[in-house]
Amino acid sequence: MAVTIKDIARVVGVSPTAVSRALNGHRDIGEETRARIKRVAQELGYRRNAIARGLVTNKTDTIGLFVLGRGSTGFGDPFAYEVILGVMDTVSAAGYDLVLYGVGGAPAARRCSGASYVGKCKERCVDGVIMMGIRTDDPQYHALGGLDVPCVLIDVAPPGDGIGFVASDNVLGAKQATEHLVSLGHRKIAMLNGHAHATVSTERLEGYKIALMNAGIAFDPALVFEGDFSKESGAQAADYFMTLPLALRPTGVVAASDVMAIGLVQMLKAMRMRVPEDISVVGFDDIPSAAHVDPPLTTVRQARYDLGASAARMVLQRLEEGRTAIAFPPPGIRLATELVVRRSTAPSPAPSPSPSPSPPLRQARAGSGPAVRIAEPPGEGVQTD
Amino acid sequence: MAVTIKDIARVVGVSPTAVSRALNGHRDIGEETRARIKRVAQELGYRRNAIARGLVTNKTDTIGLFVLGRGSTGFGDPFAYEVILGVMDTVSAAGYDLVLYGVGGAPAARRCSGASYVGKCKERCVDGVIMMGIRTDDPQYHALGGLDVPCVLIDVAPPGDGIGFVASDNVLGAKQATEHLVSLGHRKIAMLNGHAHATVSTERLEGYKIALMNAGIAFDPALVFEGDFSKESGAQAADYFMTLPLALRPTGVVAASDVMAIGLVQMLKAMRMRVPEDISVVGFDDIPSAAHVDPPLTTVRQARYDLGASAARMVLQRLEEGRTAIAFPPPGIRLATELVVRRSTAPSPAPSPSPSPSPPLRQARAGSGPAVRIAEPPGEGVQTD
DNA sequence: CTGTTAGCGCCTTCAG
DNA sequence: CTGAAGGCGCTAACAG
Repeated sequence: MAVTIKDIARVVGVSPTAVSRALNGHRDIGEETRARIKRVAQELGYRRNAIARGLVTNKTDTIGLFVLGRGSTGFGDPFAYEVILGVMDTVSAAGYDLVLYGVGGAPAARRCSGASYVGKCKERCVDGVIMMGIRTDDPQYHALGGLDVPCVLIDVAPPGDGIGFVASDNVLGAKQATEHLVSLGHRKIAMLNGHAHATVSTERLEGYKIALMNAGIAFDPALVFEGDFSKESGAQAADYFMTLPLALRPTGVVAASDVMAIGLVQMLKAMRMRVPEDISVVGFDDIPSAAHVDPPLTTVRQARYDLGASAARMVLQRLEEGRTAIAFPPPGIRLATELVVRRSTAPSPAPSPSPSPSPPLRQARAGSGPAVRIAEPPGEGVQTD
Repeated sequence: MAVTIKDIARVVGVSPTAVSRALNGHRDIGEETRARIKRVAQELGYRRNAIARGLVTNKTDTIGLFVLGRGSTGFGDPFAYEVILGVMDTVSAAGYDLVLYGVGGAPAARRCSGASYVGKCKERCVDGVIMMGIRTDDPQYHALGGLDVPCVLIDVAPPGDGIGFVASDNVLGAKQATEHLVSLGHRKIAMLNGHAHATVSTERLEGYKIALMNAGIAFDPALVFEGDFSKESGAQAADYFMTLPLALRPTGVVAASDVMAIGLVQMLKAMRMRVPEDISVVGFDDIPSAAHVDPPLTTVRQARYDLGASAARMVLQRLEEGRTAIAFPPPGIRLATELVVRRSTAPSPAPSPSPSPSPPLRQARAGSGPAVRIAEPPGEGVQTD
């Protein structure tokens, strides 16, 4: 079978212990012996057995990444991949391997994933865990505290103390989106939110409310439609909004995901509404397709890759701290969002009831702070690498 | 630390062996004892240690998936994710875990990945390997034969006998694309191919040639531009094609990837060419954005998810066979492609030199065989789950 | 049916 | 500087 340190020991004429020491860079071994050992190891094509090593060191150099709720929690296909890449690059740069756990796919897979998340982690002895897309009403959500390795959630508030999180600044993002519409003169601004069991939904609703309040617009629950991050729910929202009494009917919609926004726009167009002339729509995420739909979607960009990279760094850092036991790490990190103005938003068709004159046309920049980007050159949005 | 079978053994009052047997469903254990053991295991929150188990069984229930050459071999971001999902679902349905190895990302990650692919696999003791995106000029390509576990390549011809592969029927795909243009009356049809070190490039070129030959059109090497699957290379191709002498200049282009096709179209438009009126473009892959670009891209769809699922099934099957040693598995699988006709293709502007009358307009179906799909309802192309 | 013995490949004591 | 002993958690032979 595979070459072991014993084989090397035999060839070189030393003990396996010596080989182990030489190969692991311990200093208590003669330079010459080490050199010989290394050479032989090379010649024999030795590869250390990570399994055996893990058994004794109780460390597998492995990080587990759960990609949960595909297609239903905002982590649908267009979103997850870049997050995974961020995790993968960071983790592998630190010498760790990534074990990918997916749940929510094919029925067969789902059946098999009956084992609990923490159970899977413990069995595999991963050194750390990153979870994306877990719902707060997931029965296992609260079990996460039972994990005895570092754990970081992405875009979800942690259920307990020991657990970290990385998320976009969703309050800011929704605020940016809403303020953008306000700046365009919209007063009847609806929200197409995700389901209540995603933390991001709560946060984005809050940002929406804050922006409304700042603009002196009363919050109206009837203008909030709860979708489920799917395109279909976006279409349903169009039905809902457009059958509202005319006095209530929104002229602008803030959506909690691009996918829902796209569904909304498509249905709106099918209903012969013009976007953005009759109604403006802002998305969330800036998925690749956002730049290509008709009209190109104004949206709130999330730093997807960084979301993954930050989560990985946080897990790694906690791992390090576990060894050196320095200080308490920050419980969480918020990543800034960026409003990307494209062409799905325009000045409100109805003159705003305020005494101010007709809304200014080139005021797209009026939003909040610097994180605003106007349109993009042709060729934006398709990721080529 | 964690509960072990010893702990259970002590509590129940049996030997660790008995516990092992009970928990692994061996039949040589009393029903009653087994029940007690299982109950205690449950109560103690026992989770078997996959590491220790793997050490002795020499099986880790783990499949390694390499995602190579991100953004340069056709497996750029828009493509890889679904393949990964296919692998993940299949593998996890069979009770395996997936270790994801990425190479070609951040420089740091690349540095760390100095370890050879086979080396990584051997260290981790994965039971099987799937590789996507490896280039045939990768120095490690030929080393793959040294792997002592089942290995399946995706979209790449295997370097040796023991290695399997799964790929789209690229010859067919390119043939479909080319025939589509032929059926629209085009005679000067160019090919925007990927680099020569991807097997798919060779294959797609062949399909293109075959279709040309079938149509009685002479193959002209000057009409083949070798890109690298990037959008930039698509733009370069536009430059190249449009500076060709007028007599040569193509009225239709078959691209080996959607990303390149999009780059091509964008540059073409920047040069004031109209697509499809002045020039038709067919892509390859059918990435989500393909349906949303302007004009929506006619393209050859690949069954991305199935690519991954099939590869996983093949590895799993070989694993099974290794145990039962039945017959030789098929060395490879080809997945059918499907032409998706959207609006980036139209009848040739120049009347074809053949004696036949002006090209028929509604002959989109004329391609090859049944795998042709005309356009799509609004709402195609954004994957929501 | 159950327990004992042995060892997977490696690393960490502890002696020399 | 080096070797011998012991054990990580588990399972696969063998005995009983």
